[in-house]
Amino acid sequence: MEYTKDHIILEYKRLKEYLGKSPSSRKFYAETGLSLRMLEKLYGSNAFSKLVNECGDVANNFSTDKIEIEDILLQWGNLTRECKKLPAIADWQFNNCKPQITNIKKSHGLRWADIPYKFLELFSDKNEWQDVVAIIPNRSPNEVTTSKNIPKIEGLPYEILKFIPPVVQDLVDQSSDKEKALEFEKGVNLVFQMLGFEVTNYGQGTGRNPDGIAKASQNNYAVLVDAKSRTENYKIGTDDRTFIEYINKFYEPLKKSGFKNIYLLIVSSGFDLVTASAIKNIKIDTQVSTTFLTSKLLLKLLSNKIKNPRQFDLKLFQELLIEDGEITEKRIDALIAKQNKS
DNA sequence: ATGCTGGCCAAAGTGTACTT
DNA sequence: AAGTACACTTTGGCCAGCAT
Repeated sequence: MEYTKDHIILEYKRLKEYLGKSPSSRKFYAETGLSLRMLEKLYGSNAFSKLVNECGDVANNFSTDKIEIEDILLQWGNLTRECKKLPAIADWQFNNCKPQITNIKKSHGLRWADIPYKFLELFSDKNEWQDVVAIIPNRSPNEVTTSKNIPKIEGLPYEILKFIPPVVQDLVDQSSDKEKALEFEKGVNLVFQMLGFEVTNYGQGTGRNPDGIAKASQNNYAVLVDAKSRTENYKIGTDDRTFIEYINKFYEPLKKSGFKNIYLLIVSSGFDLVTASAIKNIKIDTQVSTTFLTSKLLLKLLSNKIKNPRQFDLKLFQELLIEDGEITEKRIDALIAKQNKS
């Protein structure tokens, strides 16, 4: 059906009267059954705005161009100069500065509290802005730390947390959630890589294998690593058979390529009192020691490795693996102390 | 070819939860 | 109470993709 401009203008005015105010375009299309394409035939681009203007109203205008960060900072600088102190959000609003704070966050990823420091980044060397620069206080160390949003892990203080890389920050979480088994395996392998091991990934989809093999070629030992994500503490149960299978499969090839010692390490969120018989079975069948390590303590080790990369010694790490059973926090702390002393 | 839908963009504005 | 951060909704313009 063909419409004329007159017909459309009539529809617009009718709807406006009915609503008691100028309709939005969406409302207009919905109420009149007219379509944008139809309007475009008569008006071309920006059809609805042109229609609104023709009817004597002022068309809404949404600026489509993103406001550059420099523009925002210049407005902020002028505002600060005027206020003679750091402006509040309300000052920004009151002075009609643009865009709104929420949109600065959205389009530039900048929080209100961070704007002064972005300003410093770009304008601190400009003579004409020195009065504003003087108003901006130094960043308090507290603020810097809270803005980084480091997830909290129970039992690990901030001093340790801050050295843990974001890719493995969720490791403890993953270790206690069976749904995240795959991420956990990958994370554990990644941590061993960061500790300085040469890691081969196996894990899910590669048949009967441990999740990874961490090799310390320099020190002639290799660790078969198995990551178990469990909500409850991990129980070895009848898994000893599977572990023996793993070991038998990899023992000879590893020996042949020069690894004198081979260990089995199980990483999980926590452990039930480890059943001695299972460990004994593994030992009898394979001569390999089995140790258990929580994801939390693994991260603690990693944190220290990243903090003092040169002190970390894979030879000292080997000492943890010799004795069967769960590796306690005490022993980890002792290892860290020993490393940092040397 | 034409029409329709849903989604994206950059913005304004509103409401709410949190901190100081 | 004031200040702050952020999620959510609505707005016009625009476009890709699908159906007719």
